[in-house]
Amino acid sequence: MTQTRRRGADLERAVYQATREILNTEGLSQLTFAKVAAKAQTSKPVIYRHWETPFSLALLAIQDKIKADNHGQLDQVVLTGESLAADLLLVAQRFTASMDAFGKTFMGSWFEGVNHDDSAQLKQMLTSVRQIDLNAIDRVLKRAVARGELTGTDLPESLKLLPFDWLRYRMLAGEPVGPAELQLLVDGILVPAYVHTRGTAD
Amino acid sequence: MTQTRRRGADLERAVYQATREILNTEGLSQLTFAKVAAKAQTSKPVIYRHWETPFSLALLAIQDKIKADNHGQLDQVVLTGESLAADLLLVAQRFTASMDAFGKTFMGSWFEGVNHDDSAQLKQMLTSVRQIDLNAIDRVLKRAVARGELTGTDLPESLKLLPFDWLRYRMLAGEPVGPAELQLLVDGILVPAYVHTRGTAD
DNA sequence: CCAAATAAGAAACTTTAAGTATCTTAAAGA
DNA sequence: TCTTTAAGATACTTAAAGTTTCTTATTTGG
Repeated sequence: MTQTRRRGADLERAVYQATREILNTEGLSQLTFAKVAAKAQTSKPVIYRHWETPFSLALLAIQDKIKADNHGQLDQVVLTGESLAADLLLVAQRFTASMDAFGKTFMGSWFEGVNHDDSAQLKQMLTSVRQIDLNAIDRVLKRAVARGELTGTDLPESLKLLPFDWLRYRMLAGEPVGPAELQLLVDGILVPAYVHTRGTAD
Repeated sequence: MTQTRRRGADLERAVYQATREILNTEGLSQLTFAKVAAKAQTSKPVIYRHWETPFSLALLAIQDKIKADNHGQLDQVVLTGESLAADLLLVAQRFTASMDAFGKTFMGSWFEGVNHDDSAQLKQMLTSVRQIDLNAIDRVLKRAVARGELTGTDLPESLKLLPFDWLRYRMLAGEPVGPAELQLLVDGILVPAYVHTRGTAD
């Protein structure tokens, strides 16, 4: 039916576009060459000739997106804040608003391809893990209050969970978590943050 | 050959054990009922009769592990520190050392099932994303130094990347990231941490 | 202690999807 | 216009998921 054939860069763009749509809706686990071919209105052999695996196609599709979106890059945000805090907020807002292409697809597609029952079970599990983490931190905070280092234990939950979230992320990303990182976490991040919110006048 | 047949709880334990071994070595994407059956020395129909999907089997296998390891739970660590910092370090160390069952399997198995070529490409991509993040923060820090809020921009990389890591993790885990979280991040965590390391005497 | 019910384990089968080969023909370049 | 290159269609091969059937070990209850 199609008497016009796309090729080269034209075709490539369509394939990357189709790939990203599948990644965003169904996730990495559901990305197959057959689906990409169908969505891009081409055929399987074309995809197989050009790309090695669905995974590498996914990487290239995301890189393509990053290149295309160059204008909105995080490190080119116009900084207009009157203070460190204001500037940081701008960057953080921009980051969450546009969520860089990598994060969105790779992070967000983890739990895709999981049915409803499983999803509920997973949620419950995450909750119980979080409870354990909170208990652990609360015990530490109570001791600190008893010692007179803090004035209370009622910090935001997000702040209490920060160390665990951060450590999990680093392990996930394959970044080193050694004594130096733990030291930084405790002395450079947690203690200052806790003292800032609930510190004693001294 | 096997004239003895396991059943009930006995069999269940063997299946969960096998499931966890596969999760730890090959990752979630490689977890199939056939492999579990083989490793647990049973047969496919047995697995299909008891569990719905590989994913739900994985969840149950991990919960089973958590129950079994109850003694070593994070919120039962013996706290012996003489200060807030010392106690926090104990908890953080324990967390990284034993990495709770959930984190280990689900976080660590993300990038399993990825071949060598892809893995290299992925690493490179992560690096370039990190570079963008670092640039964005450095610009903010320079402005803060110019204003006199900080004495220098040479903070540990981990600290500079903290906001991005944390936000990515929360999005991944499906936890809310709204204005309140951003405010907490900036005012309650980042500014105190930066000022602690590179603040002016004021 | 024996008989009936239950569930494990083996093997073979069906179905589905991934991956490959072949061929025709549109598009690009000389 | 002729030659080369690569897209797109179709059909095929292979492999793994999921299912069925049957046999027999284990448990339970009379």
